[in-house]
Amino acid sequence: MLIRLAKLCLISGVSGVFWSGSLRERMFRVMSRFLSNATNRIDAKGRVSVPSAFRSVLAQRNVQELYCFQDFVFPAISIGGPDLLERFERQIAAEDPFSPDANEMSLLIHGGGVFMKLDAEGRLMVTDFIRGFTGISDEVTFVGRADHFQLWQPQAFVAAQAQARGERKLAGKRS
Amino acid sequence: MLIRLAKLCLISGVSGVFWSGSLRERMFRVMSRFLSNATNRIDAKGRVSVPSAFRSVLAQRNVQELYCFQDFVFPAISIGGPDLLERFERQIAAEDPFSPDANEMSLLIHGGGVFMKLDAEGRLMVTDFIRGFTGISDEVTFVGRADHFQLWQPQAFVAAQAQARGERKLAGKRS
DNA sequence: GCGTATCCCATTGACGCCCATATGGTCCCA
DNA sequence: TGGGACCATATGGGCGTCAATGGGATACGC
Repeated sequence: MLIRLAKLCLISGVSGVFWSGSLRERMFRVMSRFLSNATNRIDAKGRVSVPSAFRSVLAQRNVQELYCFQDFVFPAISIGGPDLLERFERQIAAEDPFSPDANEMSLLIHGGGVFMKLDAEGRLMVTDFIRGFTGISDEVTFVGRADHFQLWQPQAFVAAQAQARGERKLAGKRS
Repeated sequence: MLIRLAKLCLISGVSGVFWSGSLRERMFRVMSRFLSNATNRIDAKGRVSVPSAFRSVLAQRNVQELYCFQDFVFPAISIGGPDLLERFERQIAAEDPFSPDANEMSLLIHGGGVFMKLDAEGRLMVTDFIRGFTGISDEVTFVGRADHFQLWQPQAFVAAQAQARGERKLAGKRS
């Protein structure tokens, strides 16, 4: 728990000293990006609390509805505001409109994406849509990715992170 | 031929009309487009409930009659309001009326399209017209495609989605 | 008149909304 | 500096509402 909160403290990029002042002031100091990771449990009804730091970012961006889709690379669900979807749609529009790629892209981001919203306590439902693709069963790891965040099966995340770290290490030795 | 018609579909569909209009119009559309997917059962009478989220979009657009046609690319039935048909007709009108493209497109969207309407509970009849083309038997997957939605045989949808994701993955690694 | 489609009502199971509790951290003060 | 009050977050659960589904009854067409 200590470690988890220490991480969350880093999310906001603020040391203890700056945590004085009103909540509003604090929220505006926070960099508006999703950073770090935290693991929460799923309750009996299939809900999980989104980390407070992430909720703060969402609130600052006035995000009411969450756009969720299955990540193209990792076995994870990527979540952002409607702007994330719009970015994909611009990408479709920018592509050759005549290409079948645009059609397949639409199949993924429109047909494979869902809008979700948090309940009053900042929790979201972990649906079969999420479980099936990620392997999540009873715990969720929230991973910040700057402009969006992801839902991972905890072990899958540490594994992917370890692999990524290994590859960076190799890359560093090469250069 | 299929590819040419797919191009026409895309011209008049997602990448064309969708991003035109004022910012206000666009924001309105953003909140009320067809998104995500859901699988519902067909009852003993051959009816299936259209997902509530889709019905809300239809209601918001004041769509009473549904225009349905066999998709040009996928083994799915595409469904939208009368505006969808009108868009195709404008596309035909823009071409040489005697061109093979216009002729064949008319054959598909006029000859292959039907009007349907929902019952009081928001259900639609799954006719042989739908079953034959999609392979649907006892379950229907509704797939949002922004300005319209589609009816898929559940397994066919996951297969097509998986293939699209696979190609997308390759494309991502290339770039 | 028989099969089919439409209308109306009942059921139930899931989800949203609400409040309660616990756990751990921060802050204040002696 | 250590203890205790206070607070925020995470978590658990009750309950009402609504969507999805099933089934009976009626109108319509071949």
